[in-house]
Amino acid sequence: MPQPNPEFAEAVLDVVAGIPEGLAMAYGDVAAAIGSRAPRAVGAVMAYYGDEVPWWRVVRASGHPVRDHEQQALEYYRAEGTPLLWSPDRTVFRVNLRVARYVPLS
DNA sequence: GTCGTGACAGTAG
DNA sequence: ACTACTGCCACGA
Repeated sequence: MPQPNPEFAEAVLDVVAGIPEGLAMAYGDVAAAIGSRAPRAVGAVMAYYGDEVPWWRVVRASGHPVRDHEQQALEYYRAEGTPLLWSPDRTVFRVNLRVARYVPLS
């Protein structure tokens, strides 16, 4: 993984660090919060620095948690009481962004 | 400058 | 619910 531009990365990490317990933002939300339209670049930052911030509070626009980290994310969600939506057979879940979406104040 | 890649997003079928 | 396709933009090569 390439090291992202530190300035862009710091802006991303600041936003993510400000997401309260039990809430979440989409990658696109984080990008918009720093005046960018590059959700994929946000993902690149998270892939590199994700272990330094509450990465499980950043999900896809659909509410699906981070790829390949669903189990670990689920434990955080249960601990924080994050509202989840489950498939009828209870095999897959996503964060209920309609309720849990965090909008940082300008 | 071009090109490929990506913890993405939106639309269409 | 799914796949496919397009748009997007930051980065490194």
